[in-house]
Amino acid sequence: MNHPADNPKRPTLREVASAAGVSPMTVSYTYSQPGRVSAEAAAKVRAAARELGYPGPHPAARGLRRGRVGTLGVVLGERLSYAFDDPQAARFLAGVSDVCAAEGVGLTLVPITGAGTDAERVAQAAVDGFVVWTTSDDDPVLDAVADTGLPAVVHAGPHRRGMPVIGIDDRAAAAAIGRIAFTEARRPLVLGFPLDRGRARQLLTGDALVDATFPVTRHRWEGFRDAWTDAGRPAAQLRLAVCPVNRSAEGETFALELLQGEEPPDAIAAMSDELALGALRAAARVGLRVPDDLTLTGWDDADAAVDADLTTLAQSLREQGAHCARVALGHPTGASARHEWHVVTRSTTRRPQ
Amino acid sequence: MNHPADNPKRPTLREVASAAGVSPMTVSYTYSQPGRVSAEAAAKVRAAARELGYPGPHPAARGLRRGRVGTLGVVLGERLSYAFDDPQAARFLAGVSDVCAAEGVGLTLVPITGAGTDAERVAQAAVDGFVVWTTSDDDPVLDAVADTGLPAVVHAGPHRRGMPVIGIDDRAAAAAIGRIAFTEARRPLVLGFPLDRGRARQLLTGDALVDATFPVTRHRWEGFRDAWTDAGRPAAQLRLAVCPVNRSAEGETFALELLQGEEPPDAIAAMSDELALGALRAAARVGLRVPDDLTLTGWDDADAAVDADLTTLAQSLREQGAHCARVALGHPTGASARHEWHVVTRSTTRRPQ
DNA sequence: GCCGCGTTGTGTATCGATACACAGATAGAG
DNA sequence: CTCTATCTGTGTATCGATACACAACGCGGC
Repeated sequence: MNHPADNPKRPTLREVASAAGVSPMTVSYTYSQPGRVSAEAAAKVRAAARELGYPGPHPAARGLRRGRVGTLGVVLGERLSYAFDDPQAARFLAGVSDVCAAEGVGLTLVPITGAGTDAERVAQAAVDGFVVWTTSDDDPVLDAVADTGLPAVVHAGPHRRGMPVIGIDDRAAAAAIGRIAFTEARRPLVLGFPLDRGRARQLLTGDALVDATFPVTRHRWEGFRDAWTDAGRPAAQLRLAVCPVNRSAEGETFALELLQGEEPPDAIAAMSDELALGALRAAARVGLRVPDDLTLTGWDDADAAVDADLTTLAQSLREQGAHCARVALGHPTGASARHEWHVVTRSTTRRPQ
Repeated sequence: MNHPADNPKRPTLREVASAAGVSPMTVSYTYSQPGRVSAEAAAKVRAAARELGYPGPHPAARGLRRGRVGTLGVVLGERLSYAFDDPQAARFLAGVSDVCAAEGVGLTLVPITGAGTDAERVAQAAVDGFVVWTTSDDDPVLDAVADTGLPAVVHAGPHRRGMPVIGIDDRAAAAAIGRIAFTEARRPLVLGFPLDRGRARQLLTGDALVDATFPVTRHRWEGFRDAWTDAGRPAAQLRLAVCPVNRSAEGETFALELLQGEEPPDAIAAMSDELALGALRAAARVGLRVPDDLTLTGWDDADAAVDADLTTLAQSLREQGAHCARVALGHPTGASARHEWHVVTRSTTRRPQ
């Protein structure tokens, strides 16, 4: 009459109950509240379950009745494999997964593709809460998440009603490291993330209207520009090289092109360590000395930044991920939504005079 | 009377139906088979849904009734954040997620911690199939996966009834690259993965009984040993340095220790590019020339191996991940279970005479 | 001997949705 | 004008489990 795709038919709790000679509730309690049943009843149930090959309560049925499924949803606002391609996302997700493991909940990556069906996929995800990795202001997935009514957190932005934002003050941080990166600079460059979902590769100048819908890109750019203009320099001198994806090869290519161009930058502030390390390789290829000919800063203080002795902005994406997970799981947390950051000065920038 | 933790109460399909003045089935069809309802009925339903803030069918309820939830489970047999810490696992998972995105299914990482509750967590995961990342022969979660009766695939091993194994022929591959790595070697070393779940750091010699429960470690070790003994050399000369985790820092530390020790190796075959690159750094610190003083091989042909011009064994973990995902999702697939591999000879080994 | 309490087993009523079969309406065919 | 085929809406019967309330039982206290 109907045929849910369970082949061969999986035994049910009720069948275990009658095989064990107890009521269904006794079986249920054996799995969910072992203290609630006597030792001998539990033994009978376990034996019958083993006999029938009963793997335990059906997750979907349990989830329906209990109202939670024991899984945290993560939305990346990007194609799914982004999670494993972008080192920043990976660090963040490591923090999310730390908490999930500790709480014993699964971590579901929602399959975003950029197609129109993404909202449906969010709505159909069987999860207890959502963590949204920083995305664009106009990402329709954000509304889909909000519509579920589940607890949800956004990392770094954008803001939405009912969804706390967890991250650092990107603008202030960018201004702080920008001041160091651009000391004595004459042709400063920001090596940055995409402006919007279009992810176009482009080169902009500071006086152009930079209309980034990715809040992280926008805030960091504004901070870098603050650093430059607060020093009394004209905004038009500052350029922004937009890399479509956050990979060192991307940074290397773009940096190389500019370093070999008409007005080679003498200071590069990157929005990630990956882009900065790419620029570092480009500098080496061109034969530039760092920091003498070119100063360079990264962002995140990843392991690779330590190895390369890169001046960078230290933040812990892992901690932010953990924090997001705790909040999305409804965990009471006293910690503030604004995380710490600080500038780590190493050998790719000059000592202040 | 009962209170599933849905606060505030989420509207149900039935409520939408009565608000729209249609039957529940019409609403259901509107979401699951839009072609099944007339345009005007669909419009009424959509309007009522928007009015009430109905986010679409409840995933757990739908999953229960339909018999599938639209999610693929991934078991790592390791603490959860391993997925984002180990580059090999990340490459594999990128392939898994490629397929999940294309199929529109979610990707759930099952929270394994090593504690005794792991089997329960597998049983309680609301998924339609499992992909198991290579683990130890005695890993109890393998049985838990098998018990669910869901389609399941194991990457690289171990074998279990009903669960196909997808990967390469590790022993043959190791023998092939081992022959290159150990050409003219006198003190060969294998820089390898843990033997078992204990993940002890240790140094073994080839004549000792190496009792590895991780099949990948075992097979590759056997292959490297084949390469050495087939050349007529005594097994006792070959050593195995076991690194607890697959990180370059780990390989660097262990390699440095040995290179500065009594019998410094003059050929190192590593089980991953990460470990090999660590050893490369160690060699540089000791002042050894590669390949003149030390030959070195990696495994995977990751981006970093290309950059470092490292001789390595090329395989595509990403493709293997994709293949695993397709099979676990019940997709018919003609591809064989044995994937391709080949040796890529670069500058860290000597040209054959 | 009665009462209150803790332990343990069970019946009932859902959780929210969908597969299926059936019925009325509409339309085209002969 | 009748008959069959297509389109569209609805009622029924589950999917598999759990929250809750209640009942049976044993036991110590007075």
